[in-house]
Amino acid sequence: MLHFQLNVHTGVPVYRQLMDQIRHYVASGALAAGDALPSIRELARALAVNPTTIVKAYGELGHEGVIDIRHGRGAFVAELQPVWPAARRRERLQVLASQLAVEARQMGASDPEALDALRGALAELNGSNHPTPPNS
Amino acid sequence: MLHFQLNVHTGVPVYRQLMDQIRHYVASGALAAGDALPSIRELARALAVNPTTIVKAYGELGHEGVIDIRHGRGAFVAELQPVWPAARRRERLQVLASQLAVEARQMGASDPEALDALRGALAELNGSNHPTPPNS
Amino acid sequence: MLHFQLNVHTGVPVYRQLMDQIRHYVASGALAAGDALPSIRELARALAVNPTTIVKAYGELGHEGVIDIRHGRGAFVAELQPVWPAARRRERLQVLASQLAVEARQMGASDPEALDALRGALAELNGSNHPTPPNS
Amino acid sequence: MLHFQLNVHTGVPVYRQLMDQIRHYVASGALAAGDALPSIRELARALAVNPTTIVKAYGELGHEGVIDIRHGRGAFVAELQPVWPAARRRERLQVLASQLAVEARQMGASDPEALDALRGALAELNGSNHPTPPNS
DNA sequence: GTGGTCTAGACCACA
DNA sequence: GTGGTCTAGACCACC
Repeated sequence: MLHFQLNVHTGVPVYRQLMDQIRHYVASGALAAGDALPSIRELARALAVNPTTIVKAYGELGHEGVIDIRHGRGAFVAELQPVWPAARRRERLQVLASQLAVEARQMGASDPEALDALRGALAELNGSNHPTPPNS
Repeated sequence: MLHFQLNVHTGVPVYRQLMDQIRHYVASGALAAGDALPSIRELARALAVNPTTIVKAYGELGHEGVIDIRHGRGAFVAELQPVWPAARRRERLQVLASQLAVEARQMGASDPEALDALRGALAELNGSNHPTPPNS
Repeated sequence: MLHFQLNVHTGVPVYRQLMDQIRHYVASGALAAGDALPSIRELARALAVNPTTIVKAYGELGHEGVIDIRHGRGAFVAELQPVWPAARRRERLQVLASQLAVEARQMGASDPEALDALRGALAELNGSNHPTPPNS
Repeated sequence: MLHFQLNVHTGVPVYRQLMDQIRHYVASGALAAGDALPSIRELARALAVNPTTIVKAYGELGHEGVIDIRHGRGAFVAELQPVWPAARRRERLQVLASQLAVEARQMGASDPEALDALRGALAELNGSNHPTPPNS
């Protein structure tokens, strides 16, 4: 079963942490298209948070197209993961990469150190269990 | 003169955008150790934001050790940029890299696309005006 | 034979989609007064949905006077389609038209674009006696 | 000042009714780009609903790009109203028009009656810059 | 059983 | 002052 790790002290909203971790599971293939997510009440009980918090996380992911919410049935990983247009993708990647680069510099990390961290993170998504096609 | 670009549509708090951009200037060497930052009132006027917003940004950066705030004198880029211990650095880099990797995947970006974005961001920091030795 | 097209991704309840499509068949004449509708069990099997969902759809349509449900016999298109008094009709049309108009505006559609869409939909009801599955 | 009309008995969620009416005001020009919306608390008090209900309505409209929410400042009509690509627009218009056409038929309304209703609704959006309370 | 909406009220973050 | 998040608990709609 899935495992979630919430930290209330980071300032990052709980529902956002949840979204990030579900996104991670989907990106890594640990959650494959069509897989059912835990029910709202079940997950709320397991994580000791209010059900409405889960509702918000699931709702946002539903809006994003990452998961598919079916009233009365449950929530499922979407069959077609959304693909952004190349232009918007590049734009967004630039922002994220710049943030990483600046913060790495600020910490005194070298360029290879930063690049290796990213290589590791990508490998971790590729490496594991389920058929995530190595997209180039 | 420094130039700041605030965007109110992103949802990112103004004080955070300010911090990011100052950090960027410091990381790229455009702001060198000892350089003075604009005064709070001056910057607030120029950016048409509430002075308390600048206060908050400067305060946080001071807390991080990126800048020195000298009461009655102004704010200056810190002489010694903080260097994190390798272990914490690696930990933090992993978090950032994982976020970038997951979001890249989610957008349908390939691994090289993500790595190139980071290379570009690092190069941009190296490239500019002031001599920051390209630490490999 | 009638053809129904259910889409679970729209957020529109299944029973509502069913009602809409049956209404469409009746309005277009593909289903004429007195025609029998598929049995609940048969339709539930064909569409792979829960029989109670069909029950709900048929029940609501029966309540509206669109179909007649005869216990032990089945469901049939009502002989006399209900005709609303002109005043209530106008009122209801205004609501629907306003919704269409506002949403059209919001999408950036021109007035002729909206009117043409409605003309097309009306023509489609007039034109065919045989089912092309409505996508609404 | 704006006027909102909520009806709890329709089955349409309150936050959706609010969204529809705000959309109506924006589409008609009664709310122009840059205009401030009522604050969440103020509107909640005026409509006697829970603030979180307003939060949800505003949040969704923010996601849609209809309004612009600025933390600590308030909510404002977006400067650039989103324009859908023509293909998606046509698709969506077809669905809405089909619903209107079918329901008009069902009520016993003639084609001109339906078209006139739409013309009226469009004219109402064009004509006035002053609020005529939306009936949706 | 499932998800969706709403309330009352607390506390935090932003400008 | 503004909006954002979370809780506890109720009730409804869907399948």
